[in-house]
Amino acid sequence: MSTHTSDKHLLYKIAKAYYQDELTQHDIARRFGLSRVKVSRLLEQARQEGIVKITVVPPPGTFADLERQLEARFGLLEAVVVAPARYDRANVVRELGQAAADCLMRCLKGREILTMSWGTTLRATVDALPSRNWPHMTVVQMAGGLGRPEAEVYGSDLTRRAAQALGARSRMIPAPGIVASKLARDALLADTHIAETLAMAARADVALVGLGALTPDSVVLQVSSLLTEEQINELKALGMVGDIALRCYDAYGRPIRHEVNERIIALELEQIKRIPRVIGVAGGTGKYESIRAALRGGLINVLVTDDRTAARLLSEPNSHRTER
Amino acid sequence: MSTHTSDKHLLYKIAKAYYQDELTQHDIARRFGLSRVKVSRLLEQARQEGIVKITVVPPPGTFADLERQLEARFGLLEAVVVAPARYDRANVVRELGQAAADCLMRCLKGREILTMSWGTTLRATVDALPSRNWPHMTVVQMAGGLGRPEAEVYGSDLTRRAAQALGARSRMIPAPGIVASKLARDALLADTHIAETLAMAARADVALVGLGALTPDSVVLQVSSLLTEEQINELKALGMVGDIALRCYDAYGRPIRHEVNERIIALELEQIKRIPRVIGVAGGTGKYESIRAALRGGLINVLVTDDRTAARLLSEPNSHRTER
DNA sequence: ACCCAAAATGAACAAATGTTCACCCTCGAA
DNA sequence: TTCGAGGGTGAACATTTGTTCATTTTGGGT
Repeated sequence: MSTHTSDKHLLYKIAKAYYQDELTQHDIARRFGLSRVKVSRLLEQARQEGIVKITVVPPPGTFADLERQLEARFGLLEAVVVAPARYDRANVVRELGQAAADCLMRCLKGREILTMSWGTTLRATVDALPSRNWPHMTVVQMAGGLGRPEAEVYGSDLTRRAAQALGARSRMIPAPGIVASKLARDALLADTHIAETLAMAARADVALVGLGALTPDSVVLQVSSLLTEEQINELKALGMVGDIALRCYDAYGRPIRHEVNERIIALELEQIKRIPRVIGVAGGTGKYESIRAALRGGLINVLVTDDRTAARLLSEPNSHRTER
Repeated sequence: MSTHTSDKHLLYKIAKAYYQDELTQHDIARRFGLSRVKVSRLLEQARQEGIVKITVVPPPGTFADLERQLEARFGLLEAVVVAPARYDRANVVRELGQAAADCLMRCLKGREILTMSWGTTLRATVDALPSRNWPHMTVVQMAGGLGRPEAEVYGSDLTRRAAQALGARSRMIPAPGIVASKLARDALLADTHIAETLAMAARADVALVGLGALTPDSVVLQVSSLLTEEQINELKALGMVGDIALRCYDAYGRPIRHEVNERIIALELEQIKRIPRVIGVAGGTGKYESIRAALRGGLINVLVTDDRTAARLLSEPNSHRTER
């Protein structure tokens, strides 16, 4: 087993020829009178024995390693961590939006179906979208809106603007996200256009979602006209820590069974999970529990967040392995 | 053209995934939502930009870089440089022999034709050969011998012993290397066995040769019984600096045209040149000119020598590029 | 000498990687 | 707006690399 000097010597010569001179293994074999397979094995050995060292230099001012740890820990396709200049909500949201837009654009080619929910973070994302001309792309709304006043943030508007920026077709849900009764919901779902839109969202290639949390400014909590104080407390009692597109989940990212679900017009969590790429964008104070839950439950497979939240997620001693 | 930070960031992530996590480019593409081709190109870029650094660590106590320079400068398939413990002729020769044997064994598989000349250095090489059992190999003598007295070094003996060590068949030339007249030479060449042996040597896969020089102990010079003082002076006047298998060459490795060639029984330089792998072994004081010439003329394509001679060969400002 | 277990080998196959080329953006000028 | 140059893109192809497995070789024990 102990390797003689002259062995190392040969390993060195071959490694040098391969990695520096960029000869092919075939050429090296010919020159040194070895078989190509043997050269392959010797190179393998050279790497093993540390004769060949490959270093990847981390670019400064970046959180690539944090990202890698998140990816590994939560089984993500990708994690993107940004370092906001300041940690006030407005700035964090803006920077998250920029990063999410970059990340999204990188994986779009111009022919896929993108479905998205809405919220302040996604608004920032849409604001950061560059302009494209992708007539073969479709942007589909994932959840009903929340009425007039906040239409710019909580309705079809984001979907429309995203589609416009990308030069894509759009598909909106002309209905509220939460209605008064199951009956009303069923009536709306009977509408061909709405049903088809949801069906299309369900087979999207990419989803872009914000992760709601139980902060005072939470969307879900604010819809007091349709959700009573009592119902909100029931949801909390059932372990709710956050929502994606109005669908509430518990600390393990499991859907919460509650009557309110029957009054919601949006993709279900299970449907979202089935989308190949679900980009979750969330960060700043108060989002931690919700993000952790979404990661645990495998509700998203790409996460865009800030460095503090990222560090906090990794400080957890041992989180459940995701199921994705 | 100027590379933005976030570009480098992506390069880093991908390089890390490829070189550290050993994911395939295909997997990386899938994860990051890129095409495989793009990943390939990004990795290329990462190497270019120095984000990926590949170092090959030189094993200590070795002359790998000297070897590489020799290879590059003289267009060799391989150079082997040894550092003799002491520089007395006996020791240099012993160490050269060891190295040559290693180098030879490395490129033999057991089914080829090996042709060899003779001399003190080759004797050391044969002494260092390990024992094998290669019935499909043939060892062929390349040049006639030099008579009784020094038979052990200057005749068929080396070929026989090499074949024996390797368990190979052997093919000897039962004739002197230099005869008295062209007539005598022609008569010997008419012998079927001798002719066939030379023909076989000519199509050998590997040749093992010593490089003769004009040192006082030179073989060629010592054959005074057949070479007159005058003839030797003629050869020198024609520029002779050394010989391979009794075939003399000038400072550029070109064969010397002289009557003595017609009285020699050995492969010609042109024939030797055509052998795919010609391992030249020589080193120590006095061999420099001869080695340089053989290299210049492309007479050999593998060189085994000592570190001092190697350094001297490289100190030459600008030698002719070899023709091989 | 002979035999055997363990390691090494390379041919054939499978996978991964690199390259080419036709096409499609994007952007800037008319 | 149209046009065209220049750069980027990925499908298809070519090359390179890795792996498996039947066979050979080696080294050590009789």
